[in-house]
Order: sequence, then structure tokens, then C-alpha cells
Amino acid sequence: MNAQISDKTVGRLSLYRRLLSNLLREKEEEFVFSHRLARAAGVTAAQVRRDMMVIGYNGSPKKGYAIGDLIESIGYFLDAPGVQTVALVGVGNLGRAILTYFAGRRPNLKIVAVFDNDPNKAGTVISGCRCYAMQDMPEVFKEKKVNTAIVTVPASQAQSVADTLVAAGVRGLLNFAPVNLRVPVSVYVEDMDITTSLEKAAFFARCRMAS
Amino acid sequence: MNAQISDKTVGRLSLYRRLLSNLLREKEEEFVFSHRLARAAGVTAAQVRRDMMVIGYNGSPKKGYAIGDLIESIGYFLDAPGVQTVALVGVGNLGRAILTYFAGRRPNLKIVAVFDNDPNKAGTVISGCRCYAMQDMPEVFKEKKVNTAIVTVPASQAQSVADTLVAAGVRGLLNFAPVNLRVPVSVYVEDMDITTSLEKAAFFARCRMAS
DNA sequence: GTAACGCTGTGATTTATATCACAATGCACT
DNA sequence: AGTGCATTGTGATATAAATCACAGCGTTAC
Ligand SMILES: NC(=O)c1ccc[n+]([C@@H]2O[C@H](COP(=O)([O-])OP(=O)(O)OC[C@H]3O[C@@H](n4cnc5c(N)ncnc54)[C@H](O)[C@@H]3O)[C@@H](O)[C@H]2O)c1
Ligand SMILES: NC(=O)c1ccc[n+]([C@@H]2O[C@H](COP(=O)([O-])OP(=O)(O)OC[C@H]3O[C@@H](n4cnc5c(N)ncnc54)[C@H](O)[C@@H]3O)[C@@H](O)[C@H]2O)c1
Repeated sequence: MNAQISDKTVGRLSLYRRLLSNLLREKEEEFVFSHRLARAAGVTAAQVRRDMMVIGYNGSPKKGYAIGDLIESIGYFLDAPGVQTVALVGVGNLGRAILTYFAGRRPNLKIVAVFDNDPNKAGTVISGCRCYAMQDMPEVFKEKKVNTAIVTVPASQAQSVADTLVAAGVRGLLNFAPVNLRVPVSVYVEDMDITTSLEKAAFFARCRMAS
Repeated sequence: MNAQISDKTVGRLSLYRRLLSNLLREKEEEFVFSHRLARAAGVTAAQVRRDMMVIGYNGSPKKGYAIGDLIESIGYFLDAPGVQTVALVGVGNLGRAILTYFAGRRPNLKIVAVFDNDPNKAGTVISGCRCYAMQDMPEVFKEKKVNTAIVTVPASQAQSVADTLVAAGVRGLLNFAPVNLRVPVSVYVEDMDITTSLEKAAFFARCRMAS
């Protein structure tokens, strides 16, 4: 399904949707022009229009894009029918922050289970979410139809946790551990490398100090 | 300085350095081949060699790259002479997790000050780091020579905080708030959009379910 | 009704990024 | 010393992504 759509485009569509939702909530506007959305997203107007092409949404000249319809079209494209469930593994400092943040947000993308190998955590409820022991994973995933997981365990544990997740049926990973996870091609991995990103920011900050 | 080096290359160099450090620590090896480093980093061997070209580091055929020297060369390229200082603004759930993580790590890239507008936090010490009130920023930045900052405040506050940071002399931002920050071209912004990344992982997970 | 305008949709083009492919290199072995 | 061979360094090439530029259209103004 949609074998050809690019990673970058999906990311921008997700961003557009969030911006459009804000626009709808705050400004009570009904239509938006490509250049307006582009400015909010930090891209060019042509880029926005190209992305609209991908999802097959048509605006109208002179009026622009109907915000409500567009949000719906993006949702139709990005979202699962119904609710898509997500698990989180590793309820440490970072895991807890993410869990708290997503609790009660995004109605159609929900963290429904968390896992940790710390026996003090298994069985407890954290930010409204039940924490399970690792060995419960296959059962829980089957019951809750989980196919996406967030990995926030220490780097040394990340590969083995990823293997366990893949074996339990996960096809999408959001990985915060600073390691390149080895997974089958049938699994998608999105890496969030905070350390590298900070080094990039620091490097370019120094570059700009000259100017 | 190095006006032409690409964002992506800098990110990979940072990654290589971390991988090489691990290699040196764990395996006690002295040399590494491009294809070996490539596999660890999840890129192709040609990519690694091209990146080496950028920093002007030369390996030797048949032996590969001298790990120690290479780490040093990358450092010479990426790092500031001495220690580069970083500030963090918004000591909430995410900010605290990041602060704790970086405390006592990376000796040449150090979070030296945190800021929050919550009067209960200003004046306290969190993970070994003094928390200042927002109005102390210009003074602290000048004293500690801060030019890079991490933004972990709520989305609604992010633009105004960014403006304050830029006014205080920051040239590099690592932004976790889900907004496109408007800054002068002389400032570099690296966005970490966790929500969008999670939606990407979920989307491609669904795509892969078919296969 | 119709003319003028400003926006959309999209083929063509440019720019950025990654890969290929192979000559040059230097070590290991004889 | 010479030969073989796996690896480097890099020009050429391929692929991916973004931008340009403009025809065509719907809306508005009159
Ligand atoms: N916190 C940050 O700002 C930050 C920054 C960069 C990278 N990271 C990475 O994110 C990850 C998590 O960081 P953190 O600061 O939350 O660490 P943490 O130590 O606070 O949390 C790790 C959690 O994982 C659990 N865990 C350990 N091994 C496990 C296993 N095999 N199975 C299941 N659970 C296991 C631990 O019990 C703990 O709760 C690490 O890989 C770290 O390198 C974090
Ligand atoms: N936690 C996550 O997993 C997550 C995920 C996606 C995005 N984010 C984004 O990261 C940011 C922080 O998230 P969080 O969960 O840590 O939120 P949080 O509410 O826990 O923390 C925000 C902190 O910022 C401080 N603050 C508020 N306004 C400020 C101002 N004007 N100046 C200085 N400090 C100020 C608050 O006192 C608080 O300590 C938010 O923008 C959020 O959207 C977080």
C-alpha cells in the first residue's frame, strides 16, 4: 500500500495536520492558502502543493484549501481506520516523559501498554498506563493489536529489546537509543538521536558565530 | 567557516565518532575498515569514505582507518577548542530527562545552565545544574559563553523563548516544541518533533503489515 | 456577462544526496 | 624484488528531493 510515498512527505503531512488543527481552533478560519501553510511549516508553497498532490487533495484557486476537509483527507491517508495502538518499552526518565506527554492526547494514536524489565515497575500503572513485564508482550500485543513501539531502554539493551518487539509482531519502531537497530526489511525504524542532534546544533552555532 | 558542509554529513560524523569510541572501548581494536563502520552506522561503505573526504582524513588501504586518530580528527572538525557550553530552557518532564542524561557525559559539550519561568524552580539545583530565572539569561550567557540552547518549553511559549535566546546571543537551537521557530538566518535550528516521528513510525508500520 | 486577478496543479528543471566503479595504493606472502 | 589482493580515494553517475514557472481555472468586481 502506497509503496512509493516518501518518508519526508509523510513527516510533512503529519506536521501540516497539526498546524491546520491549531489554525482551525485558534483562528476560526475555514480556508488556507498554500503559502500560508508553507510559512507556518517552514517550507515553500510549491512543496505544500506537491504534498497535496500525493494525497490527492484538491484545493480551489482563489479560495485555497478547505481546512476541515484537508485535515480529514490527511487523516484518511495517514491514520489507521479506528485507533492505532502503540507500546513503549523502557519507562526511565525519557520514557516517562513521553508517556506523560502522549497520555490523553492524539485520540487516534494511543500508547496502550508499557513494558520494563524492572520488577518494581511491572504491575504498576504509570500515567494511566499499565506497565507489564517483558514476557507478557506477545499476549498483550495480540490482545491490543499493537504494531508500533517506542524504544527508550539503555543502548546496551536496545537490540535485544528490538528483537523481542519484532518477534511479537511490531512493524514500526521509534528508537531513542543511540544504536543502529538491526531489523528485517519488513520493519520500519525511525531514529531519534538526541545526542547527535545536539552536536549538530552546537557545530552550526559555532559556524554562525563567525558571521 | 566550512560554509559548504552539509547537515547530514555533520550528523553522520557525530554518529561515527560515538561508534568508534565504543569500538575502542569494547574491542580493543586499533583499525577499522569503511565497510565495518558503515555497517555499524547503517550506511554504505562509500558514504563513510565520502564523509572521511570531507574532514580530510586519510586511511590506508589494507589497514583501514586508525580509530584513535580518526576520533581525534572528527573532534578537531566538530568540536570547539576547549569546552562548548549549552543551556536548556524549560525544566519540565522532557527537559529534566535530557538534563539528567547529559549530566556528566560528553566532556566537551556540557549543559552549564538551565532556565525556567516557574519561580519555584529558579534558584534550585537540578541534576547538578543551577536553574536560573529567565531574566538572568543575558548575564549567565555572557559569563559562560553559551551559544547553543535546548528548548523544552510548551509550544505556546517556544517562539518567545527562542526570541529571548537569540537576543542573548544564541546561534544554535535544539527545539523539541512542535512549532516552526522564526529566527534570523544567522541562527541554526534543529527540530526534534517526537509526535511527527511517532506518526511516521505508525504509518509505515501499517504499510508493512500488508507484506 | 465578462474581464482581470491570484491561486492551484503540475511538467520541467535544478539542486542535494547517495551510489557506483575503478585506478591507485600499500601490505602480506613468497 | 615481485605478485596478488582487499581496501582506499574519488570522478562519474544515479537517485531523491525541492524548486521553478506557467497554463488553466474559479472567484470577484463591475
Ligand atoms: N534521556 C535523554 O535525554 C536521552 C538522550 C539521548 C539518548 N537517550 C537514550 O534513551 C534511552 C533511555 O534513556 P533514559 O534517560 O530514559 O534512561 P533510563 O535509565 O532512565 O531508563 C531506562 C529504562 O529502561 C528499563 N530497561 C532496562 N533494560 C531493559 C530491558 N532489557 N527491557 C525492558 N526495559 C529495560 C530500565 O528499567 C529503565 O526504566 C537510552 O538508550 C538513552 O541512551 C536518552
Ligand atoms: N514530553 C514529551 O515526550 C514530548 C513529546 C513531544 C513534544 N514535546 C514538547 O516538548 C516540550 C516540553 O514538553 P514537557 O512534556 O517537558 O512539558 P512540561 O510542561 O513538563 O515542561 C515545560 C516546562 O517549561 C517551563 N516553562 C513554561 N513556560 C516557560 C517560559 N516562558 N520560559 C521558561 N520556561 C517555561 C515550565 O515551567 C515547565 O517546567 C513541549 O513543547 C512539548 O510539546 C514533548
